[in-house]
Amino acid sequence: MRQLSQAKQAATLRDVARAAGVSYQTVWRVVKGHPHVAENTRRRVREVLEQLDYRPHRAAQVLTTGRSGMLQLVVFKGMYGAPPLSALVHAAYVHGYTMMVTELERPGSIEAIRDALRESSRIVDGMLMVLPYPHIPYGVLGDLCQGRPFVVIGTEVGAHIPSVVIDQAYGMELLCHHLLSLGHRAIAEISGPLMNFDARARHEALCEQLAGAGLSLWMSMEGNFDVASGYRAAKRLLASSRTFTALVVGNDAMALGALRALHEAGLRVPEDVSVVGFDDRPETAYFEPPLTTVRQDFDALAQESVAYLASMVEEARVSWEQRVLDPELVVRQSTGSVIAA
Amino acid sequence: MRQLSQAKQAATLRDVARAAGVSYQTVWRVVKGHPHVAENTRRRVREVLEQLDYRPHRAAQVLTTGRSGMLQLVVFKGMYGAPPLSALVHAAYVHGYTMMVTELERPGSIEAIRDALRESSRIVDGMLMVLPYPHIPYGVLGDLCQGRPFVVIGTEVGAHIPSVVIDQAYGMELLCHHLLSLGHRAIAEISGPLMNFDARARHEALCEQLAGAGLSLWMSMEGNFDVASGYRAAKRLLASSRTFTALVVGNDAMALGALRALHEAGLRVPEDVSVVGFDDRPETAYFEPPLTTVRQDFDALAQESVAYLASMVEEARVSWEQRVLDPELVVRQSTGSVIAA
DNA sequence: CGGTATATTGTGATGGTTCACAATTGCAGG
DNA sequence: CCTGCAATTGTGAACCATCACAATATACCG
Repeated sequence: MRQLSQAKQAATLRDVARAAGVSYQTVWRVVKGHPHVAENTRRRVREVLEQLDYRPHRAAQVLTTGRSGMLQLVVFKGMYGAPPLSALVHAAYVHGYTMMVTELERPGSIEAIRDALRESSRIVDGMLMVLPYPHIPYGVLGDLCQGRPFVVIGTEVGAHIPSVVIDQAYGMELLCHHLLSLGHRAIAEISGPLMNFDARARHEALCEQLAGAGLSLWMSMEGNFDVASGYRAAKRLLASSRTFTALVVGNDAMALGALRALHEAGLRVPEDVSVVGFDDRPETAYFEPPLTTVRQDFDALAQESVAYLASMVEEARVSWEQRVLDPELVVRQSTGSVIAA
Repeated sequence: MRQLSQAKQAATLRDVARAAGVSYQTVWRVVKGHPHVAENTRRRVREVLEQLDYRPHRAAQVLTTGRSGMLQLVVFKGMYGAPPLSALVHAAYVHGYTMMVTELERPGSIEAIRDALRESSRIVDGMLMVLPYPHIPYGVLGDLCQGRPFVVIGTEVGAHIPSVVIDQAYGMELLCHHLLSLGHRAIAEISGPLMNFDARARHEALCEQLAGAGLSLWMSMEGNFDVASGYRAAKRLLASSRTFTALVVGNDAMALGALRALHEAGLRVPEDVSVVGFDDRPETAYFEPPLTTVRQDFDALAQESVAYLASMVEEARVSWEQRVLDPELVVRQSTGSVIAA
């Protein structure tokens, strides 16, 4: 078995300086492309630089400049309804940052967050937090971040903290118009966990829209955003009532579970029941039947969040605001008009 | 609009020392819990520590100790068939490390990887690479990592580098036994991209197993692991032949697409065609019909990879080996016996 | 050729933690 | 009262890049 080869001690500015017969300052100027270096000195230093494969030690740079080029992403394990990690990581990459990801255990006490931020607060330029539950008073967030720039994703609409959210209520409005225009009057719901801001916003918007049409929810079940819970909720729903014509599900994953339960109960979609979801992940178009849903552009959300955070890092005085993105209705084959009873 | 509050200068060892009227060394000993500190000195220092909310500056620690408690994860954008980022990030968390994630553009030239590793090579304790394509000669990998510990995920079975893989051939063997025992003889395939080690291993194992039973592939299409490609491949497959009784699909996502295509063609699963996938993501059990598939335990893969890397970081002399995990057959309702023709 | 301006190069100190070693204190024994 | 020993506390230097400033060298002017 081969062993790890010795880590060859990486070259420092002084090593390069010694080898090139100049001072470390001169080398530094060459590295940074500063003026006031004679052309042939510059050439010689460049050669040595290349030869010794010099690259600056990030830790030392952080120590002197206070900048690391790293952003910290704080998320909770098993969190649905948020942009996928990869979208956020990639957005950071596009903006020239590296993402440090801290994934905490589910419930997410203040202490857990505090520790996560303390650990690294001085080595990251800013933090991105996915906080879809109301467990952190906004007041303490700033303190936790020690005055470093931060942006929150997936929080309450209207929160007065730097944040980027998707307008859930608007998405639900689109969905309701669609269903109502198809003639649906008996509308049931499987919501996401109502502790979750997005889930609650969708639920409340649904109630409000129905009220606006002189209707109210036929029945509502609470799920937890994952497939299995959608399946179970639909089972329970069917056990108590089969008279609804449309089912609004809190996200696509639960909708898949619900479709399965409806199928097992011998109900056809959309002939017997129309089903709609929320999110529009890539698979959604291939469900049985392809699902009518609301697209949340998670890439755009990730881009916008990182762009906002980056601007705070780089420009220092950026105002605290909430940026809102609009979702979009995607009509597929899981919804149809109500057949006259 | 509120502005970012001033970043209050964080306290250093010397600040604490000054406030407590002792030397920084004494404070350091208290912080590190070392002996040789008088009990009441210790108490006083502890108080000041608390009061000034001291916490060590990671960058300075890295500079002196050469350890950062960070691991770097290098992945490529839009890569399927690898453990989800969150599993890897969480595994790192469990082992006491923070994960820095670098997500490179798709094809992944050596230069891109080199740059990613150079950037941060001295600030991370080790690196985890997801390299499912044969674009990097193993010889240069060690060089790229500058002698730092690294572990590769999703590479070739049998590669002589520190790596953790799932035994794809074994998984396919289980699947084939299952299909053959159900009486299938006309078996078609939609493979993953054959550039990908896992996809190729599955494909080759399938051919081999069939050959062992005196059969050969009815037909094979190459997909790219995502839903849409599974749908397209199944369409093409159906256009040229409808006489196969089983369809082996390279992963669950493509299987979903294939199920949809089969359904649109009026074929019933499993009555007309049995379909199997690979991966067993949570949704798979709710497909229409629930999919027979091979479970790859990505959490275990992530755990094992990080554990291996952590042991290299902490013990320095760990042998280079490949650790292999076994997948598991999960039989659901998408497979059935061949009805006598 | 002295003198100033400019280009080029070098020195010293800083950031915060860590470690080896030196200095101080307290107390018992001689 | 002083030596010896341990317990306690302090100093200096190292890690490496950065920046302000000082020190040369070269060019140009009168």
